[in-house]
Amino acid sequence: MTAVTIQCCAPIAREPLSEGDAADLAVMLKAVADPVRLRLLSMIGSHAGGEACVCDLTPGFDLSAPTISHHLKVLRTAGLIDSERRGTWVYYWIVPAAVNKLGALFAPLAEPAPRSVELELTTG
Amino acid sequence: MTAVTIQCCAPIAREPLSEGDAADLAVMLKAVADPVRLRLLSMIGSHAGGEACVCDLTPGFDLSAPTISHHLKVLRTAGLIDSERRGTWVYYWIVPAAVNKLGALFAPLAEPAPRSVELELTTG
DNA sequence: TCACTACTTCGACAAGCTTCTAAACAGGAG
DNA sequence: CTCCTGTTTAGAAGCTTGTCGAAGTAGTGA
Repeated sequence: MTAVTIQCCAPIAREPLSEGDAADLAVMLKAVADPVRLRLLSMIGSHAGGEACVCDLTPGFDLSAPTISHHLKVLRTAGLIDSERRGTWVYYWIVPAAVNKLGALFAPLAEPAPRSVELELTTG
Repeated sequence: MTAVTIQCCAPIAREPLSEGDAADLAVMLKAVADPVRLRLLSMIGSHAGGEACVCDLTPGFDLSAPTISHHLKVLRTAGLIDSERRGTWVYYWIVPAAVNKLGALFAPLAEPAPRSVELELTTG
């Protein structure tokens, strides 16, 4: 599991997404499209050392341990985080490439004039 | 409609998201976490002139017109697109600020993983 | 070996989402 | 005005998701 294609697509407004790419990206986006998982991801990413054990995360929520575990699994299946057991505890950390892929998808668009034909985008 | 708080949060791995911010962002992310809506968004954004009418979008899908309309409404409610009727047709265009907000959330992370984990996902 | 702690899997249920058909609404043409 | 086309709304069927309690697995230590 956790099969992730790291390089994928042009920014969303550059060219139409193929059906396959869209399905692929939707899996990853579904994973982050949840308040709990979004917070989990940011808690893991901003935790000292770049990783956090489940025991660090659980207290931040009014949810049962199985539910937290479920959300972590969703994030891991989507390839956004990875984990390892070290002794008693299981540690999670962000997979930067996966997050970067989402960032690239929503690459900056020209701010003004949505309707006056100003679609000039920078490449990077 | 389309009330969107444009400025919101630090990149996901910078600091823990507040409950409120996470809920806010999840709404927007849910909107794009669907293959159809993702393709709609990219078709609109990449269409000549930066806007597209429903009649441009519908032929690209094996879905009924009401279904397309529903998805467009979800995107519009989330503030990602806006629309205007011009005569017979309704035109849609992307709201750059909203897309940029998502891009900022997934701002580039340092590539090297905290634990020497590259993009090797060995589960199990 | 046994007990204890940390975490995950299982099974179930309520809530939500995607999709459809049918019907309503808005504009343009005859 | 009446009909036709383009688009949205309404209501319902079927699948997916978020959540829980109970049970299972993994590691630590007496």
